[in-house]
Amino acid sequence: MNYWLMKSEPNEYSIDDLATEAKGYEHWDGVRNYQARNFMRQMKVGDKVFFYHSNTKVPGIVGIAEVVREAYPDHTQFDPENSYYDPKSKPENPRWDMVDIKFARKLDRIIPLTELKSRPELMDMPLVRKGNRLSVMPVTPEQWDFILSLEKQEPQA
DNA sequence: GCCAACGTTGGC
DNA sequence: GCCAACGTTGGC
Repeated sequence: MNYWLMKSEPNEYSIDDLATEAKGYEHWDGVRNYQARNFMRQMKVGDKVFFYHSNTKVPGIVGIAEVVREAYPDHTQFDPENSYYDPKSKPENPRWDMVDIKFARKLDRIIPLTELKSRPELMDMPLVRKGNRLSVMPVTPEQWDFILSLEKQEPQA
């Protein structure tokens, strides 16, 4: 099993939206970056995902999700009405994929980006590097466990 | 194949 | 709202 981190703007789609999905899961559409897409293609059913809120007052990790369906074509790329429409992508050779994830749980507290940045144990995460814009990235088991250990601690930094 | 221009991400 | 950093596009 592998670990990942996925970013979402909470005003677009938040951990609470995922938690209240009537069908119990949601497809992760809209990824339009090759590096992020390639990471999604490596995801397996059962992989765990940190749900990260970006572009918000306190950006940080807010919860955990689980992969329930592996990469398949993102339908929004073929829809001219959709803001994620990609006219260069052809149905016979789709450019963009998505996965399905289901809600696992929220963390007991938000672990803010500022706190993640303050931890030398996490300095290799793309997330904390300056100018990083990658919206889907791998997390090592060590990083995963360390971040979960922060959940039980008092906020720092 | 280079690289300037442009659009987007996302923290602050 | 600002703007640095980055990825993509397209002219040459």
